[in-house]
Amino acid sequence: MSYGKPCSRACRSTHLEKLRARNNFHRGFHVALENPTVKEAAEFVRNALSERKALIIVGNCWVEYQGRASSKLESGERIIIIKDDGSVLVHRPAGYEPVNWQPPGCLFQTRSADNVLEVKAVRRKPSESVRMFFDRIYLLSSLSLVDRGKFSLYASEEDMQRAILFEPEILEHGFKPITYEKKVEPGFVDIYGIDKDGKFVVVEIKRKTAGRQAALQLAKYVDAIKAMVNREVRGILVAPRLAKGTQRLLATLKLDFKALDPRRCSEVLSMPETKKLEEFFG
Amino acid sequence: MSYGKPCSRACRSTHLEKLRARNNFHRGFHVALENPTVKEAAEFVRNALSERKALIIVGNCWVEYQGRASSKLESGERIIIIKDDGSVLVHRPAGYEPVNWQPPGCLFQTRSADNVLEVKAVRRKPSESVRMFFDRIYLLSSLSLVDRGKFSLYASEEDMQRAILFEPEILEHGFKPITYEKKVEPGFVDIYGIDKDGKFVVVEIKRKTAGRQAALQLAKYVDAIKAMVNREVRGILVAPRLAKGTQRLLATLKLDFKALDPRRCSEVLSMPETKKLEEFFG
DNA sequence: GAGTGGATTTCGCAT
DNA sequence: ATGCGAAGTCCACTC
Repeated sequence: MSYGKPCSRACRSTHLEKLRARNNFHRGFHVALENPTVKEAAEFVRNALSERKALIIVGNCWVEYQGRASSKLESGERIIIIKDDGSVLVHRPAGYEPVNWQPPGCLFQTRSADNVLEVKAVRRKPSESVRMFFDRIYLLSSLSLVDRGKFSLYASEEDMQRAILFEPEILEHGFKPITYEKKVEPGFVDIYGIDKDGKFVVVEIKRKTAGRQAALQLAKYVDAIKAMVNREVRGILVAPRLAKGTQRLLATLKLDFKALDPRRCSEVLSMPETKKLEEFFG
Repeated sequence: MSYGKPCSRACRSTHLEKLRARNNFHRGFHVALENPTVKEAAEFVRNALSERKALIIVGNCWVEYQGRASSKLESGERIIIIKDDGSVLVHRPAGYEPVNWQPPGCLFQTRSADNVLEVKAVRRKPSESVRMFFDRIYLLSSLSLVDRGKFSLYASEEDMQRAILFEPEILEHGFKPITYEKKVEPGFVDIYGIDKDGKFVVVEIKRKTAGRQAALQLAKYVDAIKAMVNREVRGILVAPRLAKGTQRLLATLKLDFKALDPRRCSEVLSMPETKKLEEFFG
């Protein structure tokens, strides 16, 4: 699978042909190459990029970035992914985040000289470039990935909002929503409604532990609405739970709290009647 | 390179031995496998995880996440990276961000049944898990990456601050810094000093285009200092450039602007005398 | 261990 | 295009 020695330019395409023929790849056109020479790698990368394929490069490299900031990454072994949408990821062997990257939409340029392969990814707006220099390559893979699978994230803040709009009882008995995403002075009120006693209610939703900031935000909204309607206005903070110390702050600000598990909201939204909501509020 | 048929448990380790022997991997222990069966993949992944190696899996999979939120990703071809620090990335063929992931520190569990390989990554605090199910695997790679390369990011906001403290002339002729990160009412003043005429100066630094918010923030600081010292106070906004419309706002607020390229700051900080600054201000 | 702020944040949505 | 808010944000630093 790995080439022992570099070959002349004439035989390279033949090599690739053989390579492809030898491998019974499933449906796509997935090709891999281990321990290529720099020249072989250059050819491989150039082909992959021109054919708009996804590319995995594992090797020893150094990286320079110039753009919104500038950075320099010294020599080391990393995993690089170049996707066919023109995004780039440089991953060190540790950490969730890429050390260098480029968002989708890059144009690529490759060069090789003195046994070093350079891959340059450039984008405009903002103008920035990542240059990767390889002197050893362990693994190359060119991939045509097909992915039409749907991705669903449950119980986001938006889902919690919709759950309350659809089933206001989960917030509080007798609550009736009026509007949502209502624009007021400081921003957007998540839900605005009336409680069982006819008092105005402002609802602020957090999908995770709510803290100081959420409480203060809600207080601002309550004040803004209060100034508009010139009546008493209640504020209810909705979240799975409160951060330490937030309860006392809520008391000081005279705001209420309603614990609500995001999963409960997912359940509500999974009910078939949910579609009615879409008709109403969509 | 790829196995034609699954083999009995007895011969598996032998297969891996051969595989390793056949490949003259550079320094590390990089191993790759193309189009393995699910059983072969299970063995390979189990080994890689138990040996604390980094792992690349390219294949058709579906993914479930349960934790702070919950998500479901339907079947499709993706690139998965599992690093030896216990972080996980699931990358679709497009987009900069992983569709699913797990930060460092996960524990792993693998199972295979009915020609499906399951890899489960669990972490505590917060308690969450990602489960990946593979029914076709195109590429597997087990890697021992060595990366001691230093990463340097130039011209962060802090660097710009230090550059001005070290070489105040780059801000303005005759400027003398007094303190930095000075605590005042609304937050922290980046730099506080005196200009060539003896007037007090508040400096607000932005490492990128400064806009409305930066100007207003600076104005707050100026007012706060003014109230304290009961004297005239100048405000200077330092940034590579201004957002559209910010110049007029600055004029209205009677604030000054100084364009300063982050790269220029990097240059100043790269001077050997910079270390003196660390002694003074560190 | 929890809280706070920054990021080459990215991403999405509304203006 | 631009600007603002949210994110399973992550991460580093402080208390």
